[in-house]
Amino acid sequence: MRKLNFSKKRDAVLSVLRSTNVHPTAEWIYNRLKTEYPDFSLGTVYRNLSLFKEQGLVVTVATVNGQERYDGVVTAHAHFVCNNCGSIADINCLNDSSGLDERIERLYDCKVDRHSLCFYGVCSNCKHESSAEKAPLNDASV
Amino acid sequence: MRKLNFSKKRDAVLSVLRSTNVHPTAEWIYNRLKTEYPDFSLGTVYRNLSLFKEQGLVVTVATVNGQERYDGVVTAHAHFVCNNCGSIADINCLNDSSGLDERIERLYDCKVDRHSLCFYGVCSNCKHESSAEKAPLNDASV
DNA sequence: TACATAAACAATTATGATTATCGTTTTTTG
DNA sequence: CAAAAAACGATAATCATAATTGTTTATGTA
Repeated sequence: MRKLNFSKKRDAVLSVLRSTNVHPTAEWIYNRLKTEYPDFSLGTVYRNLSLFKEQGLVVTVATVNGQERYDGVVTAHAHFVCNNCGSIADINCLNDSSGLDERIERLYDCKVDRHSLCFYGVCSNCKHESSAEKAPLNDASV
Repeated sequence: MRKLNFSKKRDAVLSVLRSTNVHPTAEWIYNRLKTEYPDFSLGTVYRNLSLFKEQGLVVTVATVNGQERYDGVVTAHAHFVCNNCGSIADINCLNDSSGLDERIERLYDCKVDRHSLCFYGVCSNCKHESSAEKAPLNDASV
């Protein structure tokens, strides 16, 4: 596996991703950085996210409304995706999945690198909004 | 929720999906059907899959190499995605996820519609191939 | 520090899956 | 069967992501 060189912008992509828990899209990261670095390219975000993923520094959580969502926290944990506003929350309370990968490996004679556990539904916020206010997915909700 | 009318081709899409366990792409279904119905449109496959999904007759499993993969079996079960050949297998041996959705609902004050559990790794077939033979993803492996 | 090499960059273009449009055909309903 | 509604094929549009290109920036060595 290739070793990545240092670059200010590359670091910035990883920093932004690590500084948030919204599990953003590539575009969201781009928008955050183009204010700081006026010459920033969306391609740079995609390129580096995909390199980071290759290196195991970043993980993809789910595709929501056709856009990939990224997470800078690579320790195993589950996620909750709100079908209404598109927000993604971490689920850290499930520690009973230990040994699951090994069990699958034994039963199916395969090699398991990881698993993804994702719950889909309506988040607490949206649940308590009046249904008339249910906002369509937008940038704000990432 | 809208009730769907009958149409021969609509039925064919669902039948093809239900008759296989490869968790195909829309294109795969299209290729199967255009031999039987020479005038078949890929748009019809997409249109109906998305209607079926809306009706709960079909479920999307994962996006592999940029293509959505569909399943006609809607009872809760997990999947294994091979990162090498792109094949998807059913994992039916995990019955310990019962009550999981309710647990999340209580802990996070949300509404859980479903959850998706997906293992990623190298399938038994690919594991036993010599590494030189590791085929890139192609149509055949869908 | 200066040079050579490799990697990273912005900008642009290309790709390719999915969705929308629209005029025609099929299905439903009465 | 006729009118209305829905589904269709063909095609064009969208839009997220990937690849390309020429330039700039890091890195390693002398």
